[in-house]
Amino acid sequence: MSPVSIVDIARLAHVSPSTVSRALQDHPRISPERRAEIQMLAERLGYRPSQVARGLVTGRTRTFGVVATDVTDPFVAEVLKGAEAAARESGYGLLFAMSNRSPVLEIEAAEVLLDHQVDGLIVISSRAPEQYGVLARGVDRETGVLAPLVLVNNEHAGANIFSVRNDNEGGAREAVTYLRHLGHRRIAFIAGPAGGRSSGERLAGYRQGILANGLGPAPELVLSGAGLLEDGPCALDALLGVADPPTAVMCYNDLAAIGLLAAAARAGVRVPGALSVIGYDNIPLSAYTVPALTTVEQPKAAMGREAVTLCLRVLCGESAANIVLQGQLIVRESAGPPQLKRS
Amino acid sequence: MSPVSIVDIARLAHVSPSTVSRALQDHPRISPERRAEIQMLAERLGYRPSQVARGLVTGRTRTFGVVATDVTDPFVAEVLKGAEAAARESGYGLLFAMSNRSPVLEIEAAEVLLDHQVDGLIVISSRAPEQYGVLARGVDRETGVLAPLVLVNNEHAGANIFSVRNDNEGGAREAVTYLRHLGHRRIAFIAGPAGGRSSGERLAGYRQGILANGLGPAPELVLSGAGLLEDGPCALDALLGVADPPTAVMCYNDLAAIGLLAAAARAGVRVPGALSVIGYDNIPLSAYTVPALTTVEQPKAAMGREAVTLCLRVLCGESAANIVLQGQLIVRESAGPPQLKRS
DNA sequence: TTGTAGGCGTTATCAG
DNA sequence: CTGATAACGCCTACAA
Repeated sequence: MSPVSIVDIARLAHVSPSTVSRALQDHPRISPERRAEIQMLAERLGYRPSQVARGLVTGRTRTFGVVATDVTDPFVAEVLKGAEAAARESGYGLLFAMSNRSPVLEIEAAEVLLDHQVDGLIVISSRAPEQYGVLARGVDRETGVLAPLVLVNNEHAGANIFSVRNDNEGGAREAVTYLRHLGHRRIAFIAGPAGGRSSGERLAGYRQGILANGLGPAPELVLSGAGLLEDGPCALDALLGVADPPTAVMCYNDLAAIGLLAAAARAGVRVPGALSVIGYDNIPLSAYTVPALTTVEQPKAAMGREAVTLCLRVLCGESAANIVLQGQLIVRESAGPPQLKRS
Repeated sequence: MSPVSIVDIARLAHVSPSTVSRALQDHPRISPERRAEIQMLAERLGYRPSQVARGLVTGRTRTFGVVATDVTDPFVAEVLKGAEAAARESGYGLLFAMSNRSPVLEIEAAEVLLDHQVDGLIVISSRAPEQYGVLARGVDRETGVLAPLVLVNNEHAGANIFSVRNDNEGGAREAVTYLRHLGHRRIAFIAGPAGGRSSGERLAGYRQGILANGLGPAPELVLSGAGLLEDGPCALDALLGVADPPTAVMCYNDLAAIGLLAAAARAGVRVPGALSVIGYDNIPLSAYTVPALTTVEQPKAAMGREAVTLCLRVLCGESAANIVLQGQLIVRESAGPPQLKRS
């Protein structure tokens, strides 16, 4: 009934616990017959090694911590999915915590995960990257290697701190350029959460795109937002209130874009006829809106995978470097040529 | 540099490690001054107890395992969010794994989590509930209490197995009744994943609703699906292909309904004019579709919270019982009276 | 009130 | 190749 341990097996096999331990981990110095015998016995008894006990002695828990702003955000969910898959393929588990977009909760969550001695920490869309420098913990006794920290969608210089990012500036620039080629001259931008780094980068990309395409900067066309569905209605009001209103909007992410689509439909603003809309992320839902959303793809699952791969590399003592993945414009239906105003 | 342990503190405070241990956990039998002194010292040194070491001796890791089909499903994400919040409030962490809807992977994932000695296991939308009977592991040495298993959105009889469910039959019945009152007589149903229990229950509720409202069963109106966005286009084709086509459809979940909405828009089928659509779950996005989706609310976050609360109760030796939460019809725009056919 | 000793399940370092 | 033995960091009788 009670879980079978290595000593139970040892007793039954008439060997010492250490022999069992070796047999189970395919240690070289053990006779093949013994090994086979013990492995078979272990299987028969349904033996499962205690990760906790193992973790105590080895200093590795075969576990990565993941802290994210909110799983409910499809972008986050996709990254998490990729990370989970990669982790499991390598025999790792994922200890998960949420910050609800609060920097304080984020750090708290990270501390808790570190208390559980995760072998690495992955933070998706960190709101407090600067704080991690001090927080470096979890030294491996033997190698002296810290638990690596991987920032997804953010960046911070520091020992043992890595990042997996998307080329936000490039993506945003490409979107603006696309709109310009479609014929738009008044292009608005709905910004993302104030604290986030990707917000700043996408805004920068938008601005670069505006300038590069020979358009004058128009501060009144940059609206604040939070990267949520709820941004939509509010943003639409603001957009329509501007003198010489925009004919196109690029949104911080798909969620805001979808919110905007809904608000536009409600207000009788035709998309893309009267207003072109572009999102960012290419979440699965963006292909199922009406009209289907034109957006900038971000390789979400790949970012999750890369994050755990980075952790793994660091733990193996291999070289590791920050990763920047490219986005790609996905043309669908929500952006089109600006329509001539009927006088 | 290396993490400070209880003996480091003991040395500095000129006391024994056990005294430190007691001071840190507010043990009654210790002098207040010592306790204060030690706690202060611990704080100053930045001491953090090793959950791993503690777990090894106490048999409790302050961790619950969660295995879900796919975080990318908004329903799952919401449940997970509720669970995470409740867990953290109680000082627990969540070890997370995904099954990708595969029964085999689900059980594997559960085993892995159990290897990490989670104090309880929460399975969201299990596809293999029968398998858990055998799998009962993780006996607490002192109390002899097994790690409880909580099935969210499923059910299975067994010692230490509990469930948190939604009244799927009731919810589906209510939706059908609503459609009937709107005037519909030909009401279709797009089913969910074949293996899932909620699929069966919602289908049953649909059938009950059909009968209770004086409509004859029409097997040709029950379509298969998987609870995904991709169900939409396919289902629409099937729907339109039926002789005497339905004027309303109830979908297994919001995802399928949203897919259907998109397909309908593409095909020029007006909703709700030509076809009324009702979903299930009330995911955040359902309020932002065009038209906004009428759906059956499921208290997702509450289900997650209840799941960890159940685990906690069992661990405390308190009484625990299965939980059934009620749904509620959320009337929005995607369902309306059937429109008269223009000859 | 405090210290001592034993142990949780494994791995790792020694001798044999 | 195998078997004692000592950790890993913490908790908890039991003894003082």
